Amino acid sequence: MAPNNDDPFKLLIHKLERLAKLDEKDEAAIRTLPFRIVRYTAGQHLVHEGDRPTDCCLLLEGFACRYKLTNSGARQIVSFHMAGDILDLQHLMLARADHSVSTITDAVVAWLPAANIREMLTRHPVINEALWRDSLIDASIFREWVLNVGRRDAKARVAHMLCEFAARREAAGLGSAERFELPMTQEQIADATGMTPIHVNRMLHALAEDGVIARDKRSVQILDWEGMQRAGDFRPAYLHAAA
Amino acid sequence: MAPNNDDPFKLLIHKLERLAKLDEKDEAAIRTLPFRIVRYTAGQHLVHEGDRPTDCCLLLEGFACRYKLTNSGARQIVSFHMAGDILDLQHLMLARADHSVSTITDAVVAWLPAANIREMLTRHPVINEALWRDSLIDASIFREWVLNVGRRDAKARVAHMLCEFAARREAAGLGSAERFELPMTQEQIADATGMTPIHVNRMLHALAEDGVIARDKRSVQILDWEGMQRAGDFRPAYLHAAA
DNA sequence: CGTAGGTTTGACTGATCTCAAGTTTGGTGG
DNA sequence: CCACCAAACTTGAGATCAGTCAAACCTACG
Repeated sequence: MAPNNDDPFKLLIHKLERLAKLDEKDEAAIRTLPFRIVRYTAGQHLVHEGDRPTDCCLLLEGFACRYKLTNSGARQIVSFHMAGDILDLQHLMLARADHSVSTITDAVVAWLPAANIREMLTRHPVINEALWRDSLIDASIFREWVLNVGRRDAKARVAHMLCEFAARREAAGLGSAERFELPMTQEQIADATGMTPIHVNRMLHALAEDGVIARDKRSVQILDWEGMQRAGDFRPAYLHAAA
Repeated sequence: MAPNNDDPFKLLIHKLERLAKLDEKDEAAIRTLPFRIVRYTAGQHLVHEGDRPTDCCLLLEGFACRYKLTNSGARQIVSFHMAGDILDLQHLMLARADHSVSTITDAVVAWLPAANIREMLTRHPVINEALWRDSLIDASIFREWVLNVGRRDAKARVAHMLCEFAARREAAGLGSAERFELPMTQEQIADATGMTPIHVNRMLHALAEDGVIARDKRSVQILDWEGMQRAGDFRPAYLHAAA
């Protein structure tokens, strides 16, 4: 696969353009940010809870997640991320990481110094607006996850997670929502939905039996998008995708 | 109780000063924002999911919550709020409300036109920073709630919710964390923790039997703050209270 | 006082977890 | 190219935490 090294900001700018009206100067400001490209294998940590990060990481390729641990060691994934996402925008403004970030597949990341981004924000109000909006959408997704984990039953939780993944993937321009390869293991789906991997497995089988999805290894085909949305109680408004 | 009408911005400025170094001009800019004071009784709605709000609401007195509903009508409270909190800062930047806001006690609210706030942000970078930081802390709390609801057992969930309420209340200067009056019903605690009110009731009794709290009607006394934090797996770093 | 909303208690049910084996898959080294 | 290994997935059976249903019991307020 071709690394995005030649244009690391392509997907990010694509996303921010949907969030605010960037002009050429704004775009140029983003493109002149200093950065450092690092490649990671699956399962490596980019940020540890408690760190004081000085850089923000922009995911160029692959998939990542953010998670927290209980004192007893149980893990809760709080978000999944894909190419074009900034994984820890909060470190622009918050000193200490309140959660960890790790890759879930092999990945390529561009590290951007937070100080440079902050300085850019003061001179480019439209970028300020776009990034703020991006972080507010992040927060909206967290709220939906509280609802998902708090009030939906197991089958709906898994279905909702799949719907969100498909919808975001498509919105980010990474491929169709009809059929895709899941980057995460069933254990990671379990950690994201507050379940055990065993029950995730059963619910995936149940969704297939219901005829809304077909699976082959990690690849998922959504056979009935209407039915799948119903199964997952998925209404995409919270993604704020429509401007 | 004396309404905060005489200085509606007092608690907000107090909070923002801990988030960024406001100077006198910044403070003056906040104080000259136009506003409209409205009084509400318990259980009234300030924002409905799907609305396109043009104003942001600043809570001056009383308590409020934000919540979402599943299609089947189950409610999940995603946050509790107290005097000094802006309840829907996201409407500065996001057109449609992705959740509802309602009072849980009698309350006084100042409505601030979002356009005026946005205009203020462009001229006062420090306020921009403070409000952004506030919304990032909001997001951090949502992440902790995903963890709470997803990976803690019933007793810990209730204990965590109480710890957070006590800690935020104290940090906001609204009184001691040792003893306080709960503004919310057990049904609302249930909706916040993803439980049934019946089980919330049992867990409150269990915490009292464990000797970490004492209750009398809605008033709660924390007898053993260490033990209570242990019971709730509560580590306050996610509140980002220390600058 | 009567009423409605909130809280408490008990008995039963059930969704999801736990424990325990297998089976499949994908990567690695010979 | 094949054999092996670890990780991921799958399946079954039994246990349990939390939900459901039902009924009192407070208590604040009109």
